Amino acid sequence: MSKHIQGLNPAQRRAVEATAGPVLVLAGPGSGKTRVLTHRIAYLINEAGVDPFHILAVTFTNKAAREMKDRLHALIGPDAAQVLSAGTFHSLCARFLRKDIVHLGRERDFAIYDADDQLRLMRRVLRDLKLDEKQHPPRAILGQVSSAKNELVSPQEYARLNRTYFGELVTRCYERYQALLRESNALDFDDLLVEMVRLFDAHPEVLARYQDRYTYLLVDEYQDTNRVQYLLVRQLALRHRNLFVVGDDDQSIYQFRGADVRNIRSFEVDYPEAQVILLEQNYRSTQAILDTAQAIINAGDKQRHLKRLWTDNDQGLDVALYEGFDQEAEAGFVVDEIARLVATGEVTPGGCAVMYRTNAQSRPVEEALIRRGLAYQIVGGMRFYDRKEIKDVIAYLRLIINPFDSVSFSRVLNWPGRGIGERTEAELMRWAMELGVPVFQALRELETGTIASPLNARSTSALLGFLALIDELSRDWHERSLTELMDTLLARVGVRQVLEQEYGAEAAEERWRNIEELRSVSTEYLNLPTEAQLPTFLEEVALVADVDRFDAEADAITCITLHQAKGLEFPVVFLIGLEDGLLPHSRSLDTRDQIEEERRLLYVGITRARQRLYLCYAFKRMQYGRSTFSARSRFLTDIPRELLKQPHGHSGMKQPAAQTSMFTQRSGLDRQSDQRIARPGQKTAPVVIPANRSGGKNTRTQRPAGPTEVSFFAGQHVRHATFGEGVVVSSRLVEGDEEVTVSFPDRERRLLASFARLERVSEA
DNA sequence: CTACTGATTTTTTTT
DNA sequence: AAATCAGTAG
Repeated sequence: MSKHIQGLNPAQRRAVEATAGPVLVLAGPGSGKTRVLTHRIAYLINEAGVDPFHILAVTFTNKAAREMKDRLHALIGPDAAQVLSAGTFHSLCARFLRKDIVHLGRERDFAIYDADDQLRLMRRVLRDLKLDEKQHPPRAILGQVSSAKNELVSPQEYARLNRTYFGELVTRCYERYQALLRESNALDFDDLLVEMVRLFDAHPEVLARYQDRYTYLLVDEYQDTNRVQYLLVRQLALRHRNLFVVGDDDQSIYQFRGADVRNIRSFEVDYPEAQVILLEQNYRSTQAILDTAQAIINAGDKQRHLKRLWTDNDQGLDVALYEGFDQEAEAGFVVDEIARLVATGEVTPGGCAVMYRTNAQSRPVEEALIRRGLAYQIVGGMRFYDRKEIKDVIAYLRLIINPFDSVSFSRVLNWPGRGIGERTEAELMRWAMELGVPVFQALRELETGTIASPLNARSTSALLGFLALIDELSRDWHERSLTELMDTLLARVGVRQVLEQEYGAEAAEERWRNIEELRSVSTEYLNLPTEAQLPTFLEEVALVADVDRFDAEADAITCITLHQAKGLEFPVVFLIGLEDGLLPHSRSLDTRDQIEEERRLLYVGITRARQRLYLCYAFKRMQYGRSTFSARSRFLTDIPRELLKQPHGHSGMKQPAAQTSMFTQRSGLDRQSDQRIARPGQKTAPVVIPANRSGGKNTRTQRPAGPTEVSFFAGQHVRHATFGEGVVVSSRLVEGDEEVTVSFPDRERRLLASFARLERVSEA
């Protein structure tokens, strides 16, 4: 038996060895689809005699592409793996366009605008069109423009389809936005795909070249493709029809950004001769986990491709359900539990993952992990390349190869401060508009001095200073190495000093370390020809996702959003924040489709777990600095109670709500009153006032779990910023905090000491 | 033009 | 709680 099919089940083998032509693989979670994809490639090369040069594999993340190539080293040899093309839609298109965008009459060294750049550009659009940002949020308009582009709808078509006031407005913004992108010689994320499709449409000879190069096309996570990606796949595959797509409509979680699950559901219509292969055996999870997952997904939408998942694995442990008093208790539970499992040797930290709906939820977990001294990595939140100082330096680098990049231009025009304020910049832009040239061109005119400018001498000299700097940095960049360019830039701009001046010596230190890390990344490009180093570097900076930086080898606990967790697996998984309003998220309750997507998100989370799964939620949660109370996620109701068990050795709540039966649905209001009523007898204990409870600034990492003794006692006079002066009636400890009951002039109130900033007036 | 301060708003998820 | 914004003093 050849090594590509070793250890594969019959269905997997059929997929791997499928004959040429369209193939749809409907693969449940944990069914080994990544393996199938990889082995299919190996099979094509080793058995079907396909030259790796002719294979194109599209993955969902760059990391997945890298891993696939690594695995292929063993199967087809490093040289063949090197030749193979693999990457995300975006990175592949960027690479193709770099080569062929000239056919659209555009220059090759285009900039790639990420979400932040897009927003800045849209803000400028609104300013240019004299629209009020407050009244017309740039984000909303950008969202419209982005979905229009993903549907391949031009501004003209958009106008036709949206004959409303808002539609009219968006159309004007859309047009101006595209004009500015063009003027900046930039493509935004959506454009990378749109322009590719347009190029193939307008130039069949170019398309034919790609079709003949890539005779075998493989696409992973096909359920998450949007309209443009669908068209792109069709364009490329239509000639040879060797299209192999893998996906699972139950794991479709990106409809919010335009993914169209119909792409996978109608594959057999698009390609009638397609072979369809179902992968239904799950190799990843215990029976208990799989049952839980099935319960969730089966309770949802019935429109899906039906799969009957099964596993040979053991029943395993019951899925644990945990209710915490608040997010700190929840995080504490998670961390205690991990520590316990690690201590018993059942799992290493690297085998544990904490998953949540929103990035903000990582905070309490991170704090608890720090307190415990456990190694962890947080995937997501702020991207490394999104840090301000990094983006600023990158903006200079972008200007070196493309001075027309107006977003980068505005970004560093006055960074570091060189006396070019808002007014001067606006004046320069107005003048550029008047002349009908890009802003950078206007600056050039200012230098030449042939056209009278409206700028005063002071501004003019500041602007020319900036121009001279850019010219100096860009000189001979083709011949200079990336590291050299960066060093000159850092020295010439005086980045380190600028940071010190901006943030103070201490905070500047950390930011400077980030810059140093950026510099060290740049050394990875030195083996390329000098003229390719900077463009390649910038392209990767724009396109690497967070999950691309996730290190599966590090023996550290992984904290990750449910979205980013797709495609990963861990022996032990904690899903936290399973509350209505968080999952399903309050912003996704408008339509049934949205709620169903939230359900699938939970399904994805559950199916990441191999051995142990914990479902956690909190009774009380801090949001926007206020306490909110919410009911546990409605999806939990769909899990038969016999599948769930409360974790051993942890009485979930020390608070009254612990008395709440695990399976009785209660409203948030009920719970609130619970807390009011069930108060233990009021104690007036003598106190030792702890070191410093209020107003301490270092509350993030050093602080112990909470006060261990009360610091207020009956009879004490205190002052509250809003309620005025009052007398303490009683004080007691509640989970991680101190609850003080104070009699104010109007009435008695109960306050949390960590919050209320009570000032002691006298010690009674 | 810059720097500070008080007010307002914010969190959904991301290639 | 944190970040961004608007307004004002220097």
